[in-house]
Amino acid sequence: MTSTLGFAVLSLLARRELTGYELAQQMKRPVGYFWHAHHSQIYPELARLESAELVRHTVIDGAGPRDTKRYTITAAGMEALRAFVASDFEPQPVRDLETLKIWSIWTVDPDAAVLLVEQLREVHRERLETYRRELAELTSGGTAEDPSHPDFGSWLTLEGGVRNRAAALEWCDWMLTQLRRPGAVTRSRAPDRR
Amino acid sequence: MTSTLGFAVLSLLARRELTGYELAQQMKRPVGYFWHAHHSQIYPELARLESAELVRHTVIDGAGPRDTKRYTITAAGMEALRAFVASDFEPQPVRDLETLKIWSIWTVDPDAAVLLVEQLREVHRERLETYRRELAELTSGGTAEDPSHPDFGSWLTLEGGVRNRAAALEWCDWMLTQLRRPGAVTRSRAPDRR
DNA sequence: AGCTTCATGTAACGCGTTACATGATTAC
DNA sequence: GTAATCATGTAACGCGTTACATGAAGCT
Repeated sequence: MTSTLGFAVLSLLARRELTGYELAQQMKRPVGYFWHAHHSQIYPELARLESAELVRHTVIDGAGPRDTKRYTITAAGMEALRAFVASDFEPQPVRDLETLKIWSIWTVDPDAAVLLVEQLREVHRERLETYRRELAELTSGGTAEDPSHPDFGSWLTLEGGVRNRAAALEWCDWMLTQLRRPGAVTRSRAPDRR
Repeated sequence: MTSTLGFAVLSLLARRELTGYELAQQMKRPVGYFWHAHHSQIYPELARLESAELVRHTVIDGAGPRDTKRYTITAAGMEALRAFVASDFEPQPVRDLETLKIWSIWTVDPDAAVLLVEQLREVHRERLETYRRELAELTSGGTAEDPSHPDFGSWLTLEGGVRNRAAALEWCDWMLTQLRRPGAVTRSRAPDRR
């Protein structure tokens, strides 16, 4: 009944109360690493969740031309989130542009291919660094190892992110060795060895 | 101008001619590992690509009530695909339900948490096996190491898939040790030690 | 006789993106 | 003064999902 966006919102509100604006900001960092949404989606979604009594709001002081609303998750909302987390995995449809590009890398010349992989490598490298920084910050708190603390979820997620990006980096390096392998540059199409 | 779906279709047609029906089938395996689309999207997309002269069709014999059409990529289509592959990476919006669930794992009891991770582990394990099988099949051909051959793209992609899933499997095992760690089961909420 | 595969298309609906709209306060 | 931040909302549009539609050939 509740949409996936609804669960993303509940996941955030389960950790602490937030305004719609703050929710939209959180969708950039750190939640943005695995979930993204615009404010134009969030405000109507909050209204839907409220009519289903999964969240509740109180009006607080704020700078905007309209009332600033602070949202809290209800007991029913917490229960809905728990049920969602415990529910069976249904494979999600994937649409991965990066892999699509690599899959079609044979269509471009070797220089462009190297550039492509180097760009990809840089994206993964930067993200790996970010995750490592956040992980160090998180584990210094001491709350991460308590399985009933929100930080436990952040810990597992960040650790997964680090492992994932480290593997991706190694993959990029491996691809670069394949692209630079002697003989790889000389292509069947380019008869420049005569 | 061309949509991401359009490039996914071109990626397939660059490898060989296909009917719309075959394209929809390919979106399950192997392309379905990183791209997914329904036939109801594909048929209109083919029409759009054709009006942009990136693909072309000829009518062939077929079993359906309408004409069966075999689509071929044009030179312009190949050029558009090449330009797309060589274009800069723009970070795609992510929506990862699996990570969202792990991020909220602290909301459920330890048994449910272990079950969740075990399910996730199984998904990754199965996918890893599939990738390994396909990789073995592919590398036995001898064409995979030629950077201008379509199999080169498949090779890099599958290798990435294997590395990615192997890392994910290890991550799941690590999470299970964290969840089964002595002290992890005894939670602050459950005062059963008195 | 009924299910699956081949083979293409349209239609309704929902989710996601981009743009429009408002207006106060703080920083440069 | 002008831009950014805070703070909420609506509207138009496009992409993706689900369902409807048609009909032959082959399998159980």
